[in-house]
Amino acid sequence: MRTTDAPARRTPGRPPSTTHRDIERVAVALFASKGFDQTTVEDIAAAAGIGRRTLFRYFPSKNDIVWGDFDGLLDRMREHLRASPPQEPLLEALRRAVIATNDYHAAEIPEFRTRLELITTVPTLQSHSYLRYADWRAVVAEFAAERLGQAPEHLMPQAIAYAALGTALAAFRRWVQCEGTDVAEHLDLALGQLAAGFAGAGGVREPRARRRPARAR
Amino acid sequence: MRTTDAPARRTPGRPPSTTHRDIERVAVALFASKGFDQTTVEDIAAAAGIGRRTLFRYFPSKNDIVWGDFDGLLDRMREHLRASPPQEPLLEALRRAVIATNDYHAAEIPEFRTRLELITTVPTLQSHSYLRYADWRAVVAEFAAERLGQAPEHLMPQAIAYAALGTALAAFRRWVQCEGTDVAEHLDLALGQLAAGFAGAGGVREPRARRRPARAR
DNA sequence: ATAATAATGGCACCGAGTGCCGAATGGGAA
DNA sequence: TTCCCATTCGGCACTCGGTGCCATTATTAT
Repeated sequence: MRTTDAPARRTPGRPPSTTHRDIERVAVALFASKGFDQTTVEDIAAAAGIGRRTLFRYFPSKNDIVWGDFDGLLDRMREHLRASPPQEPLLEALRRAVIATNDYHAAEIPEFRTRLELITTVPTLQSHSYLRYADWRAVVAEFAAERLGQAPEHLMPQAIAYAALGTALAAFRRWVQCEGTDVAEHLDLALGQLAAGFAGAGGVREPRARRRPARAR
Repeated sequence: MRTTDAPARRTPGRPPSTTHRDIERVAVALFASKGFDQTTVEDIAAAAGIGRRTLFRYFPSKNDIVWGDFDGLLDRMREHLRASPPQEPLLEALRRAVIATNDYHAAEIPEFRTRLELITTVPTLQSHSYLRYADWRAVVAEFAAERLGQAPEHLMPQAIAYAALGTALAAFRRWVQCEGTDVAEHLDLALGQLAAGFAGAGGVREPRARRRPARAR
């Protein structure tokens, strides 16, 4: 999808009447208040002041609206992986990269949490996530393949990519459930254990809340 | 869904005019020949000699038709895990259980392969698989939780379940791509490396074909 | 003005999935 | 045999996500 939206335009033709970001905000607000399945595409379009047809020119599906600039995140992760020191163990590099690419400012966290909560909670979005995360896996498999000297489609790079994704998902999912905790801590523990073959999993404690659960309205 | 279909019936009321198994066979045949997306539910119903509406009484969705008796597989896996010796390392028990529950007779393999090829290839089915595999993860998380003395929803049991699922999926997926190879071998290598934190992944070779690729028409 | 360009959005259509309800089909009881 | 009852069947109409088509609209360039 898009990776950018804002850059100044000086092109001929009718200018766009909205932005991805606009639609996103309107839609996520509706999802959060009415529920994902109870919100029709028409609802979103109406709330955004555009036509139903137009919405589908901005997003390929209702599901995709929730993902924000995921492609940008992938770019960042690719960059982090590329920049990792060659002597650093594979899974260690991976752990650091994942944590780094998901290091949001405090102000951005509530929105990130809302998105993630939708993705990990609503069945439709859960299943759709498999497709979106395929790109994530591809980034990891590419990196692992490079490190292992194998092709990205081979068993080990794929296994590493799938396992890393799974582990990260578990961390994200658990983080969403536990208000006031840090994503980084969850990711760190889970990916750390992955690198250890989960040998010390029995001794790992649940991360505890540090911040007061925001807006407990 | 069902786990059984065949047992003798002696109930009042109109008898069923078909079975899950019947519909499955007809549908998978159509999927294999025309492609999943090119096959409408109406096509399947017509080919099975039943009404569209009736088909949806046998399967909750078009996607689910391909999964066969997955619940039965989960039961078997649960049983294998329960039967594993307590002193056996967690991931080792998991590895053995997964391999054991996917040990098909030679005659069943082509059908299993077809199903798995559909599931891992068709986007709609790929994403739907996420939902079906949630039950698989639940079985593993339950087992891991028991072993670790933690709750199943806690981070480590979840991470193990997600990671194991991912690893198994990578193995299945790769197996489907490589004709003539053994599923067991793929699963063994991948899950073995998971237990080792992928420390020796660089030395793992791709499994090689043993059997002649069946029916190379 | 006029032409070229690009976004908009209405319309018709498809396919998956659902609620509703009358019709069909068997066994068991009168 | 006949009637009753339980249960399945399947048509109909409807909702919703998604797509192809195309006329309309709002800009910039000439």
